[in-house]
Amino acid sequence: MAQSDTVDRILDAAEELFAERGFSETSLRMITGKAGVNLAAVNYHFGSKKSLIQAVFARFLTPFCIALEEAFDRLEAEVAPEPPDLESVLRVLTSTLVEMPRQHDRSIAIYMRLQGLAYTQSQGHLRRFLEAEYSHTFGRFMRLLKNATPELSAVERYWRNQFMLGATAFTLSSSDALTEILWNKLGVETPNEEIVDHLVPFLAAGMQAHTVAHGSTGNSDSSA
Amino acid sequence: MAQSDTVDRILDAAEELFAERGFSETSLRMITGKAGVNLAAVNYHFGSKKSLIQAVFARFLTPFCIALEEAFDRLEAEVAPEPPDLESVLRVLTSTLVEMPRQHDRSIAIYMRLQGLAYTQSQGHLRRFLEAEYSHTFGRFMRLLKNATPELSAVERYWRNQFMLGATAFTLSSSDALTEILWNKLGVETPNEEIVDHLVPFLAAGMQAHTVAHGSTGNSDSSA
DNA sequence: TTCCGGCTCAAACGTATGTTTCAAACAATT
DNA sequence: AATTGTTTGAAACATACGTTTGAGCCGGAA
Repeated sequence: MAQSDTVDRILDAAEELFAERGFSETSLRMITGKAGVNLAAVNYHFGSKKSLIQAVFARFLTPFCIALEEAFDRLEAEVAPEPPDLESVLRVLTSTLVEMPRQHDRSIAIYMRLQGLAYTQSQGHLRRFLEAEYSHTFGRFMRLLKNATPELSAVERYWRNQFMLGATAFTLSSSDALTEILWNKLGVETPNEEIVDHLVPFLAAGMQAHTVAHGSTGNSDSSA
Repeated sequence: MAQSDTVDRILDAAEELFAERGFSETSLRMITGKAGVNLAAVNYHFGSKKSLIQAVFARFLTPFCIALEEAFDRLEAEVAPEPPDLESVLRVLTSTLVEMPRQHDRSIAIYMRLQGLAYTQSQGHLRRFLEAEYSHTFGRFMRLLKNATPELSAVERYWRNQFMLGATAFTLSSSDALTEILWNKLGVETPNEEIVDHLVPFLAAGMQAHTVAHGSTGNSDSSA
């Protein structure tokens, strides 16, 4: 129990509980109980529950963003003066996501669910923290995406970006429950690495779908 | 103020607050305060907060499912003995989704956000309630989807359906904000009907993307 | 040894929550 | 007008939460 074993125990427990229950539904007593530390330790080491939430995100998001930027560097250097194509960008993102938690012995599901919660649960302080800390990497990803889909109009790309973001955030944020449902229905277990293998082709195909002319307000008639 | 104006006032307030804050973060005092009714009215009319949550969902999900089933009836009758194609099924679903809340002159964003919360927020009782009450309509949609994508394995179809659901719920749940951002950026106004026109081709292309071979775990045969 | 700063612990604090209570007000029937 | 069943009202209840407190523990420096 040297320096601060307690800090890591708290972060480990909080990470897991937040991921499977959400923030408001996870009490400090659950966290300290699971971590085997005293209740007051959280406020002593982190100051408040809000700061704990931010610390949980910082612990996995900071190394992840560093790794992602390095992977983007390598990808851009590889394809020379040409900008990387869409599937490469998406695959770099997801494979970095898969390789990241190899340093710890934690499931990637936890981090993906946390990332989903960051979008879903309206924790104002968290959004502000992530915006201030990690907007650079996110902005770079968006720029790569733009260069990879030059044929799209700005409007079309804007909406399809939202569709991608939605499919990803929504699915990954409840991957545990969805995997369990699939198990009950079909008896098939789907590790999270495999979910992203399903996801990337879906996203790429959607992004590259043939555009539809948008003249007036309503579409007169279609195949229906 | 006849029968139970109070019940509707509570449902209106709860619907709005749940959609913008989530379930745990919305207290009964907020709801009754916004509704202008007494605190005890919730437990008197609904029994508990859990039942209130279920009632909020039932009020918009029941008429929606009725409208959707009727729309499916018309579509299936139209295309005769052939099963409806994918784009038609998706268009019927999304257009019913867009049309429905117009009658109650409420924004679709509220209902989409609620639908997303039902999946995200870990409210076990809600999932059980929705499963018991609306599995029929959901199952019919899944069957139409299956007939429209016979080339997909059951597992692949399950995940791609989740991706569709995510893209739809995520985008439409913040459609007002997203439309405003696009207006500020590019000076383009996008009504909800037109968002759907962008969405359907994206979803259809994603659903029909070429599948990737998956190793040992999954069963590779089509229908299960 | 003695002292001291970092850390842990049990207990309490103040607040907010969902729920219950019971008397008063109301509407409708007799 | 009296009576009945239903709905509202203000207040209290029990519980759970995040946070604070102050006494005690422990290891290293003097």
